[in-house]
Amino acid sequence: MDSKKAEKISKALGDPNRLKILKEIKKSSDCLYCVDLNNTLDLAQPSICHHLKLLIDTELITSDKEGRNVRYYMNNKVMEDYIKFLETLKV
Amino acid sequence: MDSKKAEKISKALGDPNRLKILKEIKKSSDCLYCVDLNNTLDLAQPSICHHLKLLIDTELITSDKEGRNVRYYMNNKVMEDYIKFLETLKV
DNA sequence: ATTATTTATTGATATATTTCGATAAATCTA
DNA sequence: TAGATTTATCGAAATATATCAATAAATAAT
Repeated sequence: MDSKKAEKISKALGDPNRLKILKEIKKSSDCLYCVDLNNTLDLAQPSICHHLKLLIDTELITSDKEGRNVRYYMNNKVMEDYIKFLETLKV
Repeated sequence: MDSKKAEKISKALGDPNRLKILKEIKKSSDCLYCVDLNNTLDLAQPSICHHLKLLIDTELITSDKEGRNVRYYMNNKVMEDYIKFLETLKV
């Protein structure tokens, strides 16, 4: 992973609502339905959509459609690559 | 490490110049003199100072004075704690 | 003591990000 | 098909962050 990508992921992780989304995905133990976030996050629907798009953009999460619902999944691989990058910063 | 701290660290890592600073500390293999960053970063001196302050604030780096110079060190412990936090987000 | 060097602070401006209301698009249900 | 539900997009406003010029503070060198 190059610096540019790591920077993007860091930015994505640098927001309380996006961290909450990732925690919710973890909590749902598998996949998360977008609609469930309305209860968890104190945000209007377009804002939730915005944050999800950012996370998708980093590939930290993936999505697929099930009818009109969207499911979100954690992408462990990207997180692992990010962690590897961080390890290289240690002295 | 709690979410609030992880968020702060993520924010600190979400900037190209701050990533460069951390890479320079790594490259200097031990400590880095602030004044050396003037060559590395294409930034005015107050901006460099600003970024260093943010990194110090997260405790990702520490500093000490040597006369009028300031030395910066990587704080591996904080990076490790951050990485541990990230591991908890994996499903 | 005076001057030069290094770092910190202040205040202003520019840029980026977050948030929401309005509304569109897609799909389900009756 | 008509209405309900879920997600996406757009545009505007509020908030946060990055940047620099000017200048101060601290220390070193002459």
